[in-house]
Amino acid sequence: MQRAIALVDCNNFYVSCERVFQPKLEGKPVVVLSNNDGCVVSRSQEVKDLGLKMAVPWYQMKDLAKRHGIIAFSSNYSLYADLSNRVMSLLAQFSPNQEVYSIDESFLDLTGIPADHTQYAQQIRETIRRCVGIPVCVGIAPSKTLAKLANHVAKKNARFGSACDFNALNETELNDLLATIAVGEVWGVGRRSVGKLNEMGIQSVLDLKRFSAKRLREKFSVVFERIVAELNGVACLELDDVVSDKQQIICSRSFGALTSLLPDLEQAVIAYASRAAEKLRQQHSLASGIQVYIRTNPHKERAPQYRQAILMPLPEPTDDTRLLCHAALHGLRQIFRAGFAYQKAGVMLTEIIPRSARPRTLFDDVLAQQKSHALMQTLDRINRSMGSGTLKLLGEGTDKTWAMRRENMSKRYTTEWDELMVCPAR
DNA sequence: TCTGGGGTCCTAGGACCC
DNA sequence: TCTGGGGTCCTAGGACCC
Repeated sequence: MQRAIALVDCNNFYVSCERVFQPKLEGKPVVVLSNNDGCVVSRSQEVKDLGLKMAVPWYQMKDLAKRHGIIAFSSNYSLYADLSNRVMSLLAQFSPNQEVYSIDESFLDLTGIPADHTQYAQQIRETIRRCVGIPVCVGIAPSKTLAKLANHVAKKNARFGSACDFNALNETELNDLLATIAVGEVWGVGRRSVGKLNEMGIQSVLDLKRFSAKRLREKFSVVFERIVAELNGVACLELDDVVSDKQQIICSRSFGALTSLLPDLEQAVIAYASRAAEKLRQQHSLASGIQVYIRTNPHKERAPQYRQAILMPLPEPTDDTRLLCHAALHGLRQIFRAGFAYQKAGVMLTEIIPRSARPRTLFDDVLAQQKSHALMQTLDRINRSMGSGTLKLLGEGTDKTWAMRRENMSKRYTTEWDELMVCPAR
């Protein structure tokens, strides 16, 4: 039986989320900015049409934005995550086998579903639109890499009506289509590789599909051998329908303003380590290492630059915020150098194992472990029910002069009681 | 003034072992 | 003058993704 993998991708996801609650933004040029209102990370079609590229620093765009009346939002991750969950659980009803690939994308296995897949895709689109208000495109093909491309075609070619099934095309039709797509659009072919591929005479997706997989493997790596197989309809990438535990957990942020003060960095590192520990406990894991890093602003070329990281091993695997923060602070003080204007700090938890796999030794202080576990559970419970950050280490500080800027954030319409949408009285 | 954050996978090369 | 070979493990760094 022909395999049918669908990729459902939300259009301009963050912008679409904002529009759900402010329909008057429909048809207007809208962008959503990254943390600190730094870069453009989501663009409405109107903005794409103006030629504004992804990931451009916002301050460089202010003139253009003024001229065209572009409306900018700070990122509102609470809202986006909540709408994403709604989209994903609706999609789950369309297939027994779903892989949630990212906040706005999901693979669905449609193999064996006895429906016309093109019509089925339209049904998916209408359901998401009606129930959540988010527009999506669907691509269907025998492999994930091809499904990604089918989705690309669905987005770009109006004649497919936002849903494209490669399985419904014959070989000539498909190849003709692939010949019109630049090789850089292929999933896994990044900017670096495009240059090398072009030198080898590979311009279009069809060129890559027909190229010798063996030679590509020699020139690049096994990754490219797989990509070529996938382009030829041989599925090498399985659908990952179980959400696996993270092998590393990162929490890092740029500061709202540069700082050269150790106490500021200490507060930030405690805040980030606390957040990382919370994520660690959410997946019921323990970490044996915590890496801390700090850096100056690399874009300020004339300013003195410094960046340093240090990995702090922990005496035993833990998920205790206090122990992780303690190790992180210790590391920070080792790498800190006075006299630099720091822009960013981060922590990374590594050597992560499931809590159930904690190695036992003769010298375990079981009572202390139990007390720590109970304390962390209580901490998490309070923060879950009373709002995150209700209970935290004092070391995080209360003034947070370094905290990030978010000057234009919409309300958390679906996750906070006091930010619910209120309909104006008629 | 102002340039994001969080992940995974793969490879090369060094250290070490027998 | 002549100085092995094969294997594993670990880490750093590159490339890529959204």
